[in-house]
Amino acid sequence: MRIAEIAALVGVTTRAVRHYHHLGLLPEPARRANGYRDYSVRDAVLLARIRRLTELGLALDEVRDVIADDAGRELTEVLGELDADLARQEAGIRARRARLAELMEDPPSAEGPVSPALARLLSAVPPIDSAMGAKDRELLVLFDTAGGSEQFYEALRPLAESAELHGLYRRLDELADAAPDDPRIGPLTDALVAAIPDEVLAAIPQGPGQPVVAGFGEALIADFAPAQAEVAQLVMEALATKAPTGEGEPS
Amino acid sequence: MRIAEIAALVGVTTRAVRHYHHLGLLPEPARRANGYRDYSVRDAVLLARIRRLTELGLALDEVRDVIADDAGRELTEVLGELDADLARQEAGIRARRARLAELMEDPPSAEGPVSPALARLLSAVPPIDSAMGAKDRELLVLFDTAGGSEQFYEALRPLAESAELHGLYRRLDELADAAPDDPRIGPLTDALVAAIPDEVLAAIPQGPGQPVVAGFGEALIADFAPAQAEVAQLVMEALATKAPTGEGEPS
DNA sequence: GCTTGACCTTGCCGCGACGTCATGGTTTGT
DNA sequence: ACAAACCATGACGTCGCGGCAAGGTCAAGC
Repeated sequence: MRIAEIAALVGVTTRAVRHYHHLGLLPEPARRANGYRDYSVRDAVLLARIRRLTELGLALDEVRDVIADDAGRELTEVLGELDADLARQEAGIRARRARLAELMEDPPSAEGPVSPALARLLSAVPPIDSAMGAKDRELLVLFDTAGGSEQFYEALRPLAESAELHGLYRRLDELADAAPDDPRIGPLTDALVAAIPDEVLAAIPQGPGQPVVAGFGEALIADFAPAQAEVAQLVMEALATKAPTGEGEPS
Repeated sequence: MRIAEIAALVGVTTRAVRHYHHLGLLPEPARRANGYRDYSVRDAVLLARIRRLTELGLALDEVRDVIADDAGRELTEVLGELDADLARQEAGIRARRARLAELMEDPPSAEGPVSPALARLLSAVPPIDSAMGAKDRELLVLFDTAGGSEQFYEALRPLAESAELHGLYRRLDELADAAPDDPRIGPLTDALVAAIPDEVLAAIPQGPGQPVVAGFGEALIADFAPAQAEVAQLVMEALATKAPTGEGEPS
């Protein structure tokens, strides 16, 4: 047989056959006068063995091991590992499909897929008509990607729905072009600190050894306009003294 | 933030971040005076989006498509395809796990894993004490790899168990060193043809357009000693006239 | 001031199981 | 005689980074 014939007989491509030759899995057969490989039935049997093993999902070097020491012991051993590996893959796929199903239920937000817990919070509170509010949503999504916390979202919900906070956000918006010593900064800081109840502070996650990520605070400040950065700084300091565990929160 | 910081914040490696830059998924941020990349919170939000999408199993160019046209339509579409793809993978894995379970039940033969139907036949008929018998088993395994046929195995079973056939195989063995005009060829051919019942002929699969694979017959003949090849040739011719659909069979 | 160690930069090879040219010789059929 | 269909070798592409090389930079401790 020529290479296309044995390949068709066993059900693989000619490229695969040559690949097996290259790896030494299948011995090179005798050549005809013109240089063509000339396969025997024995070669077909060997090739078929390789195909059955690869179809089970064995890697080619595992196939090599199995056909090398022809005891059946190695085979069952490899098959055991393989089954465990497939079980893990199956579990992974099922988990992702479950997440997909959750996402497809209600249309994903423009931010892309987030955890269902955060999705509930975001859909319960329609986009606040505020630049700071939009930034806040982004930060929540970021926080969600880095782990998230369902309890925190629950604690945040009444706060997010309060008309008072919406008003404070609009006052923050007005500071977009203000100087860092604007007289509105002091009162607004006090109002913000007062508006955040203790339950929210208590629900902030953050283990003791994990005070956000290094550099994040600076980047957060740099993201604000000067006067807004000032407010954020003051609010965080005030909250830190109010609750000793606190270090900052996504808003 | 520097690259290690944003990577830690979002939960990816610095290598991945640079990779996304290279692919254009994430815009290159401004550089500090020393050449270090300087990331903002906005970059973290973008990076987090990428991470969420890749964790769902999206390929990176699909991620690029999704974040490019920011309408949510493309996303749900890609998610649909992805779910279908995952469903296929899951089915494939389950099928392979099922085959693995079958194989692990009774220890696999030395030939490696074969279909359960053939495994039943082979284990019901312990290895025939004959060189031709061993070759026959190889051919059956080969046939099994190329599709197999449960009905054929069933039809073959009584034949494989018959003491008469075992005797004939030993007579074939004796022709290993005989000349192609040995006087034992004629009677042995007749006996073989007579020993194969019509049910076996009827069970030979092979659709009309698929007369084995080109070149296989020649390779099969070449695999035998001269006198044995002669017998095989004659038997196949006789069977072809006996049943018009027949063209050859694994023995 | 010097070293140490932990960062940062660009760039290229490796992985796994082949698919896909590219380039050229051989055989077969009309 | 020429096209179609084989065969050969060899090299690059896939996908999502990991790992390494060969440096430059920076903060801290001696």
